[in-house]
Order: sequence, then structure tokens, then C-alpha cells
Amino acid sequence: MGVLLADTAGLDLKRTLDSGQAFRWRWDGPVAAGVLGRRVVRLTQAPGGVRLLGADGDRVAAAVRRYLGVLPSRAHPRRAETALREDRVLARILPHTSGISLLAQDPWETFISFIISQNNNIPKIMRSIEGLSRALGASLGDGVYAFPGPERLAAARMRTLAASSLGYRAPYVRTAARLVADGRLDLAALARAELEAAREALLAVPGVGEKVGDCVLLFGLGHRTAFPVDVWVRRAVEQLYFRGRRLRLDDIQAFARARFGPHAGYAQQHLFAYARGRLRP
DNA sequence: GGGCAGGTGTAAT
DNA sequence: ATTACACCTGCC
Repeated sequence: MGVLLADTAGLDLKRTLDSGQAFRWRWDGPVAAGVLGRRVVRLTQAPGGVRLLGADGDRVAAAVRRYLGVLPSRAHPRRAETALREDRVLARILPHTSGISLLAQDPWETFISFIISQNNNIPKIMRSIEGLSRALGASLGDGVYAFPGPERLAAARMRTLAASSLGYRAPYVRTAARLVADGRLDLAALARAELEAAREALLAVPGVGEKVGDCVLLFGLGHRTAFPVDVWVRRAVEQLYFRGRRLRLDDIQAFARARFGPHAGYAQQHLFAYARGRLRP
């Protein structure tokens, strides 16, 4: 049943969907169910790649392939891995992390999701996003809800936001939604803009710091040289490249640019996955 | 039940 | 320029 998605050989679905870049996937045994826009998608790992379950047509398959980062071919994770294997440290790490893909997620949903992610943990982030979708998003049937659009979120009552356990992030989410809803922040334009200009625009939003901004750039706006530094990536860089020496954030960024260049985003994903799985704090 | 994790904003030096 | 602390919630 379903269809094997082209170009997904070698893609590790679990590593990809559980890598902290997406928050709307649920595993039911071997099947991952997620919401892409207004469509529920079910995926499973197959011997030759990723299988799209259900009776969806070619257009859906193409959309899922773009989402999974295997289209266009220049964005394919295999290219990044080939290049990153030149790095001695990553060559050692890759056997544990190979197959991770950088997802091409919806800019708006990614923007809000990572504002919620600040000073937070993944299960709680997922609950908050689920709660917002349930309260404000369109029903897609079977108890599944789309992520609410900017206008819906901008107009939401504070108590609705609070009911989704946003905590002190609620005003950040509301302000961010208003900026997008009335066009003062154009996420699509930031996807086309230069990295530094886009970064600056995101950092001007209350609740968006360097880490969240870089996550939005990398996971939602297609800026594949962004290098989000959270505590795990910091540990990985300091321990694996600098013998545990304490570095400043700017120095980590400069190091990533120099060392990984156009593949910095992918390097970050592998370092993050490795650190979370195998490094001690 | 107190301590802790997780980024950002703000106020302090 | 760097540093210390508060912020909300859920988990241990």
C-alpha cells in the first residue's frame, strides 16, 4: 500500500523527524503521522527509502518529497554528507547520524513553533503547538487540526494562548502573529533575502534571539548555512573540536562558517543529534 | 517539594 | 562589553 518516494533511499525517517526540527509528527509503531498544511500524511521507513501511505497522488508525493528535503536534488542530504565526511570529526559521527534530512517546513509555522521552543523542552513544545491547533486551527477530521494562520493567532484571546501552556511566551507569540498578520514581517521575503538581512529582521522580533532566529532560518526559510547553537551544539563543538575549552557564541558561529561553509546547517544537525544521543553535559 | 532544564530580555557591572 | 538573574511549566 502507498508509494515509495523517489530519492529517499538512505533517508532515515526516525532520525529526521525526531531531530528537534519538527514538532507535529506522532509515531504509532512504525508509522509516523504528521500534518503538512491542511493534509494529514502518514510515512513509514521502507527498505528502499520512505513510503507514503494512503492513496495520495503524484502531487502529494512531490510535496512530501520537497518537505523531506530530497527535492530539489541540490538540497539532497546525501550531497551534504558526502562533503561533510571530509571533516575528521564528522566522519566519526556520521555512522550514528547518517540519513538525517533538513526539512523544508512552512515558514510561518516554523517561526511560531521556535518562539515557543525557547527555554522549553520538546514534549512541552509539542503539547503547546497541538493545543493552539486544536483551539484555533481548522479541523481536518479524526481529531486532527491544522496549524492556525497568522490572523487567527493574532486575534486569539490571551486566555486561549495561556490554555496551551505558552507561559511567558504568550505575548511573544501574539506580537509575532500580529507582525505577520499585518504584513510588517514578510517571511517569504526573508526566505529570499540574504542570510544576514533575514537574521537581523528576525532578531528584531521580541522573543526571537540568536538560537531561535537561526532555527527559523534553517528549518523554515531554507537558509542552509544557518548554524543554530543550543546547549547541545555548544557542547559538541567545544568537546569535539576544542578539547572542552569554553567558547563565546560568536566564536562558535565563526568556526562553523569557516569549517563547514555551505553545509553548516547539516553539520549542526549531525552534531546536535550526536551530542544529544551520546555526549555528557 | 525543591531543583533543574531550556533561550531571551533586562538590568547590573 | 560581559554577566547575573527572572521568566513559566513540567518533569524528576
